[in-house]
Amino acid sequence: MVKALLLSVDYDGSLKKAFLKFYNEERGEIFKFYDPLGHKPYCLSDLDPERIKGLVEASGVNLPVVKIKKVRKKDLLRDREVHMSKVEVDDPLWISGRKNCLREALNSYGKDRHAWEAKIKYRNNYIYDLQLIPGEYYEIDEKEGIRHIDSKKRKLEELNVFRDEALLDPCLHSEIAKWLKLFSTPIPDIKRVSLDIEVYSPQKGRIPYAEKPVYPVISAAFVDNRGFKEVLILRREAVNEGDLKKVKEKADVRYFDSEIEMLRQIFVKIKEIPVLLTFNGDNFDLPYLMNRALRLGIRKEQIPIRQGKDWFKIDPGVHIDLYKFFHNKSIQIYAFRDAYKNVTLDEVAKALLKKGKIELEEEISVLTLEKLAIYCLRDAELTMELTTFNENLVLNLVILISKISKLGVEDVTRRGISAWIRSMLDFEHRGKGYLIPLPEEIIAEKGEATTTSIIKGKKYKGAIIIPPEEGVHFGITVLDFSSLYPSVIKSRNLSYETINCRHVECKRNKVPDTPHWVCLKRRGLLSVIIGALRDIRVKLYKPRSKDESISKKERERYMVIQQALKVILNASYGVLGAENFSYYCPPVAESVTAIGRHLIREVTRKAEEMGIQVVYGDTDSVFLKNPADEQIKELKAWAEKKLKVDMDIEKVYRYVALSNRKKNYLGVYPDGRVDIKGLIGKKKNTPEFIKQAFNEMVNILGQVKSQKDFEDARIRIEKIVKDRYTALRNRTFNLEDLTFKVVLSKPLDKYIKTTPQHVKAAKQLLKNRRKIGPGDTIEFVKTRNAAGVKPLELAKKGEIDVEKYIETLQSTFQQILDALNIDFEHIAGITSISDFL
DNA sequence: GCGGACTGCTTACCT
DNA sequence: ACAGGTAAGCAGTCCGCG
Repeated sequence: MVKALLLSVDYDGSLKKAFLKFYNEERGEIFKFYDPLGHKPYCLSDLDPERIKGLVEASGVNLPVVKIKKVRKKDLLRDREVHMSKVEVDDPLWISGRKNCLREALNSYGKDRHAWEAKIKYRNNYIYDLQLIPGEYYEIDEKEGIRHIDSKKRKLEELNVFRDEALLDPCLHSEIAKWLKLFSTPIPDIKRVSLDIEVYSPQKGRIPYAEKPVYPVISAAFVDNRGFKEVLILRREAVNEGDLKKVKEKADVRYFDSEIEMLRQIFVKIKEIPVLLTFNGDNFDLPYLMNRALRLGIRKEQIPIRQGKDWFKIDPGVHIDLYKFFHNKSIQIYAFRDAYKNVTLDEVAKALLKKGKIELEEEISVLTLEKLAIYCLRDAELTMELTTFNENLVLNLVILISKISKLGVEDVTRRGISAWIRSMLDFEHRGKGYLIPLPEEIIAEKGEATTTSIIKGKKYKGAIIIPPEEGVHFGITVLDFSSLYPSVIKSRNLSYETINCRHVECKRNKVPDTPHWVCLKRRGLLSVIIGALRDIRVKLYKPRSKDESISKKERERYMVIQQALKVILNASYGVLGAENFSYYCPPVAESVTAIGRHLIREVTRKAEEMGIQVVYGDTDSVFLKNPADEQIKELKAWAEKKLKVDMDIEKVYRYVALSNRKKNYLGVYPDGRVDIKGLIGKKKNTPEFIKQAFNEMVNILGQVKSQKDFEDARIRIEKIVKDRYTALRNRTFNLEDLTFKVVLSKPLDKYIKTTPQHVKAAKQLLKNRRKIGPGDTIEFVKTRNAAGVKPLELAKKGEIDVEKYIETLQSTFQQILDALNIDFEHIAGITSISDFL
């Protein structure tokens, strides 16, 4: 009997069996456990067995149907029991994807769909049927099979911690208890190894191509999370060794004269790795190693790397490509607060580890072996540290998201938030015996959106903004609805089956601002799940992550769980409005925003009725001017009672400067820190020259304590503007400081309708330089030539179009000057722009 | 042929 | 392949103008 952590499930095509990958903590190893139950791939159909057999025969191929069984399911959309045929086949590919597959055969009958649950990957189907939870511990016995370890003692402790929480919604108790059990099991410091390779390239700036591995692998570095580091280096005639002692101080070093031998040693290593970490290993390191080895005549069986459909796999371990994970928008924004903009190892590492790649002055191919080794090692070190920093934050997030989504760790790290949430819901449906609805059924039953968006091309109306009251406002308290949209989904019972339900008596339960209504008879599935997760985050883990009375270690644990929940919850509304989401339900999505609009309007109305001025608000927040503590208390209590949602003080400002622009303000905290939202001076693409001036202004504004301090501040700000203005006029600036940095969002030839300035600059670069593509940041300055721009590296100081920069300076400052009631053009000594024309 | 008013495109931001 | 709303700057178009 072994105790081990489930990391993922996969399918073995040659054995035609599902298998589980377990991590044995004591041995630091992965082992595989093959399905002992004879579980088969299947899908469901509303047709009877005889008809199905007929359709299969008619499909003309030898579809290996194993068995057809009758099963009962609950159809939530129609609120009734249904009898379905469960059609088992021999191989997952025959369910869906292949030509003449079972799904096609079933759907060929008549006009309606007849195949259900046919688009679920077999590895996930297996997880759902057995209700397995990746990230949890299991007892594995070769004879008795696997058993989820319900470590009752620990779990009871966790539940006891929360026992007295009267705050939790009693309707959700059992759902909450279920999730708490998952979150309470500890996550081990899984042994893992990072890998990075370097490949020779004869041309400058040319990146080797994994599909055509014509050049040798010249080094590889392995770093594990137990302190072991190793570099493998290929000796080459034309290259100096350098001082290799310096490398030996940092890692074990192994030299090879034969590349084949080096590759073999790399493979020996990979075979022992439980969890392999790479940065872009799916697109480069692993395919290159595999293809290069094949090209050099190493036999396929000796290479522990396989190209899967969704990723490059290793055997028997698990491969996590961190590039994919950090690329995930939800992770980028909600877990790491947009700390990195471009997903490169250098930028992500600098943002999260405060340490980047080694800067090279020469090409990789001409580095001394010493420098090459150190460079390669650093990449592997960074890759490892991205999972170890902050008490294994990233690894813990991955495991927690696995537990929530029920996807294996390879899927979690490679798929987006909608796949996570879909999987979570599929698992719940399967576990409760509910039929997983087809997307077209949901639309047919519930309809499309009915509201009109403000932005052209969007599907429905979104949030509203309380127009800002222009000026400076002292004593601002920002009150917000905590987790507004998840709260709405919870408190209004929203779910795909409860919106516009079939019961006549529910039609009175209207959603404001829409023609929709919500079921009063049944509790919505999404509402329960999202509601439970919301309560767990808002009521339990978030407050505890800040509770000074418990140990730092415990706080960290609460923090990572609440962060994982935040990622899921923040997207839970969005996916319902995303066409490609398998539970896409526009009426639910637009009901969420409609109720949100209703709530912010109501709370604004109530505040004003109480005599509190609301100077601004956006989606889920209201900026209250000089509210008394008692008033805040009263407003919160009112919201809870009347609106059935929680409100909290999000922040308090000494003062806020508002222009008439929405999503655009500056707030100063009591301690002098400054909060800047949406202002040009904060944007990444703004030239340093402007940003520096803006930051000087921000520093001054941070020191303002009262209305009368503004007089002095005004004078100092005017001086900043004047100085910058003069510098521009006199051309006393660094060219680099005038650079606009704009990211290309698509290939250059895809800009068809217009040619924006950064594209113009990029095209100039193209003429005498290498490839430029999506994701590249284009650096350009505004010049007086016909194009109006030049790439930084081709421009000269004399070509700068000073007027353009004065305009940028003006708009940057005007955003704040508006609030202070100063006009840029009236700042003494500056003549109006138009006078120059 | 030119310029102002307008719309649309693009990027970066906010919730 | 989560959503909609906003600011800003520029590109491109239309229309009026003897």
